[in-house]
Amino acid sequence: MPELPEVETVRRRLEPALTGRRIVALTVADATVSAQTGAELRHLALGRDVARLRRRGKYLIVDLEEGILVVHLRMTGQLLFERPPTPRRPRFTIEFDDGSFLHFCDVRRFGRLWALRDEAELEHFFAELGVEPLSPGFSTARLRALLDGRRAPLKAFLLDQRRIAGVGNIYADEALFRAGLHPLRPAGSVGPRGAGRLREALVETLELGIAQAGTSVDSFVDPEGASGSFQEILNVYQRTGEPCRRCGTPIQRVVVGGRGTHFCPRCQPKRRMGRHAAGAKARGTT
DNA sequence: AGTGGCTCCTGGCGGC
DNA sequence: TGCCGCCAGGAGCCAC
Repeated sequence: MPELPEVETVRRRLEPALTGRRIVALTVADATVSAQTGAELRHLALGRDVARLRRRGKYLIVDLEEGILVVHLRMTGQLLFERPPTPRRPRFTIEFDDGSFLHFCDVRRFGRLWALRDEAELEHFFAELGVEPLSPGFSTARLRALLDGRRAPLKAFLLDQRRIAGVGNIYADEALFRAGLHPLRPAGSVGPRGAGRLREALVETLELGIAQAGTSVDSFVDPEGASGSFQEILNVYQRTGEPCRRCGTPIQRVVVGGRGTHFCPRCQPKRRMGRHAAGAKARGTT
């Protein structure tokens, strides 16, 4: 499922291919892909050059010289560039002036496309979206403020795009493992040190995901059809019953907010113990 | 207000 | 061997 690292991978692959190219056709084969009609989308996009590609959370932003296209891949969305023949019937296709194509394929049909007029509309579009975790604004102080008072489990907190933008099920589980925090722990119970560890874990996990070109456990491929490799180094996600890579304890699975959640019960204790208490317990002296 | 639960959608897989 | 039913999950919506 495309999360921040997968969308960033798509952005990086697509940017050099699309920048400077003019949109000469836009075909919508599945009307449910957008609240706007094909005619409305074409009115905004046709004849416009691609200026640059940006990302915000899990959204891909295609800036035209005038107007903005926004794409969300949701569960199974794939943006495929110049891959004839098209593997599956695309939900929409954009043709460029040099004869190249960008196809949006999406088996589960959750993905969405929006056409916006300008930056002001984009700002409004993202009004409810939380902090960008790989931006300088994502400080420990900021995270602490977001965690403060929340009774929701950490896992649910991380999946809430209004707090932090771009974290999905895979990277939430992996970041919590890296931070040594239990997914069911109330978000507001995490202290300053825990918040520091969580911030660092989130940044490291997401950056590692980008370095590995994403996770291909489901259907994720980049615009050239290539898989990512983060799935090869997952610590907990979809490793239920397998030994923890750090301590050997079998990975457990629970459901939090309807989402499969994977963790190591030993590396991610429900209550964080102090160094002294942890040492005493390990020696059997408590 | 904040939080949890339901819904969409379809390929894949478990079970009989 | 074949088929049926259930599951996964991002985010919007609704209810408490």
